[in-house]
Amino acid sequence: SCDWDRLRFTLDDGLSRAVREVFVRLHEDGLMYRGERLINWCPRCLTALSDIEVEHEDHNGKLYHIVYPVVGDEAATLTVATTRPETMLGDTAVAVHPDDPRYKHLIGKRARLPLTNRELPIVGDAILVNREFGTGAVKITPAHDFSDFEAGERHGLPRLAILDMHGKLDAEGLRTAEVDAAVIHDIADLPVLKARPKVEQRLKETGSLTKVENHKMALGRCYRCKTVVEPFLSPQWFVKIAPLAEPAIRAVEEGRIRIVPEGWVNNYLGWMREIKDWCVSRQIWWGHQIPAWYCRTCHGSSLQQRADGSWIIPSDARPIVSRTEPTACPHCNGAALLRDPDVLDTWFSSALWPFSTLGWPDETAELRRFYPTSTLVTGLDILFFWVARMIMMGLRFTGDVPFRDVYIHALVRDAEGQKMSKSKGNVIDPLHVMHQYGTDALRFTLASMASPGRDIKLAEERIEGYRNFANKIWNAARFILMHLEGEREAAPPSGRSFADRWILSRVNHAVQQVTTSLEQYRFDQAASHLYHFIWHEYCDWYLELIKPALQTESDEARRTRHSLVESFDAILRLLHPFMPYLTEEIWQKIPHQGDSIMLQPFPIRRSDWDAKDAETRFEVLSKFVSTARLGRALLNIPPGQRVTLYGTSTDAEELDTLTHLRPSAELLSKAALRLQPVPDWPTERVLRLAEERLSVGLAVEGDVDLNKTVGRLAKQRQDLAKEVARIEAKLANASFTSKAPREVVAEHEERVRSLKHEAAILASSEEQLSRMGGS
RNA sequence: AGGCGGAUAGCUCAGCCGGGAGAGCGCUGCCCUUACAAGGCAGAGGUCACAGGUUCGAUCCCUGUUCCGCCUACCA
Repeated sequence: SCDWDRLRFTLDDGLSRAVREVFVRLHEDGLMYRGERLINWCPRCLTALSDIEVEHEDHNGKLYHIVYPVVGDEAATLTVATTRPETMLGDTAVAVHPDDPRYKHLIGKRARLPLTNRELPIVGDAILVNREFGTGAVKITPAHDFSDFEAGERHGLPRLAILDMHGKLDAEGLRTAEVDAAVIHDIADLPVLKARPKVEQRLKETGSLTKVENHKMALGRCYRCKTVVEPFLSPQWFVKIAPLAEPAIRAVEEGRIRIVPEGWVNNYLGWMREIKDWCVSRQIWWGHQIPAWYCRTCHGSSLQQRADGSWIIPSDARPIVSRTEPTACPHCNGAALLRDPDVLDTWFSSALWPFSTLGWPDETAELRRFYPTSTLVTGLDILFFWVARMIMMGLRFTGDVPFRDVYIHALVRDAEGQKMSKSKGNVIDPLHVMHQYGTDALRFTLASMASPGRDIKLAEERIEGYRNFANKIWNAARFILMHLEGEREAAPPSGRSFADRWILSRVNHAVQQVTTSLEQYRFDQAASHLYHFIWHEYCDWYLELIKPALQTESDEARRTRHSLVESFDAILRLLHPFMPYLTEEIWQKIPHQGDSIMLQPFPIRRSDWDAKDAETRFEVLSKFVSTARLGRALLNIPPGQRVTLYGTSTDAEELDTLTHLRPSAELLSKAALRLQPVPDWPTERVLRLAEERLSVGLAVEGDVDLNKTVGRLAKQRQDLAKEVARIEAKLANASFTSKAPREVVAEHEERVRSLKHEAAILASSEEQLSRMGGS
């Protein structure tokens, strides 16, 4: 009851214009043709279906073995196996493998088709026939099976359609196929599943059915109505694809288009090399209507109208393809024209997207400026359906690739690794996740899990972890805002404190790492760099280091506040693509210029922020503090309790650093630090620890249970000894020292030295502590 | 069936142009130290699926096997 035509896109918008233009040009170039080909057909929706619109599902079917007598050789028979006995009525040949000793002498003879009055040629076909499967003989039904259709083309076989568009046995077709009248009477107008048992019965009666066995197979169903699809011979529009595919293959082979990750290149090339002509017509209501008309005068009664008012246009009808609606037939000048009722496959207009959106076919400024685009981001599932077609159409109609890079992102799967689908009901609702953990947390999670070539199993713990990260940043922002009340003073980096110079240098480093990762489409690496830098360098160390300065009203405090704003602003801009909401919210609150962080430039490395010396000194400081904290943990001293520390290093520069950074070292280890050579340390009640060239002593005060401490020291010493033994064994191996690169050998030797140093100090301190613990 | 990918800490995953095994979550111990307990500090935990091969040396390279996942084709 719908007006078939009125549901079409009829607006004269740019996209429709581009679609018509492309259609007409392809037709003019002989690449757009009408033909009668097998397509996946939904007998209920009465439309062609593309591959993506067919859902496959496992099905327990049956395999029927049917005997075909060989003509002129009463002793010989051929037994074929089929899952669809009803289609045997449309057979036009039987195939065997040309090298199969059982059958090859039969090639060229004829077989009699049961239940009909026909004889079939026996052909040899190495492509269709798998000698191992079934009986090694295959029936060929070109009108109802894809492989058979192609085999039919190879052998020039006729196509006998015995099913109509509704998937019912067609009386007219059956008569053409010379099926026995009684059989026709049985099955005419029955749907396939009802006709099958009747055919089975008839075959039994004639003794043609020798065996029925269970057989697992896959059934295709229409994605809309779940009806089993039927390979169906019908008039459709096709695009001749080889001349389009060839340049698209070259573009990727020659690197004019880069597919990231590279692993998918072979998939793309393999698919493109085997691509078949593209059926672009669809018998559905929505879509761009095909710009073709037919003259009713010329074609007369060959144009038939169905009961629902739609038209059937035979494949040999002569279309008038035109950019605008024609008023008269160019042959007979008749004015009675009928527009093709079909619409185009949705991927047809999608394929034009990169240039149709920019005003093509007009030579617009936008087209010149934005075509080709830099990167197309998409999922693997539409690499072929969309991306490949954009490449083909782009190359054909603009002469240039539509984009330089194609980034294939991961697919998010459920916790079991299954693809999410509405019909399976395993869809994770992003709105729900966003409500629970925050949009930025979800976004950051997806970025962090986007390792190339691997799908994402969405795990809630990960999202929760990044929710905590967002929270950490929020708290850092609170801290910063709390301490920005005083004045700020700009100073050249060289005039700033150690902590400021260090963090600016580390910001540079982070900028570099994140930028490099992004350029390589390594969103996971970029996210991980950001996470680690912000949490474990900026928050854990920098914000702690500057706390004393912020308490004062000094030049240092004013400069520190300035550095704080500078560094935090850079960090927010760096993080903004990953956590847009949080960063905007915070950025608006800190001192800033401009309306939105979205409009700020992405940070770039500033050479004046580089401070290699500060970074080196920081390494020493953090090594010292960590060792001191380990000592605290060993002695079970609460973090709040002040302790006395002794420190020194066998390295002069390290010692110098400790001397300069003593206040910071004392702050972070909550201690009074005495920098003295080891011999000057008290001989009693000191826990001695070592980290490479560094030695740290911790005064033991009060009553402490040292047994646990001694036990842990012993275990550490044993681990060290094992490691030393392993490396020394390697160094004792002559072929290692002679064949390994010199740096590697030197590195091993250095490691042994420093491990032995650590072990020696542990041993002495273990010995001391056991004496103390014993008292 | 063919193609591709995976198998690393209890879980989710990094690492792998060959030389000391990592993160997050979970777990253990100590801490509510005025940004943050959705936190801080420290720690335990792994014959890097299995079997061969190449190499001075293999989680990493090669071959094979097993298991898992995905894509394609569907087997008459």
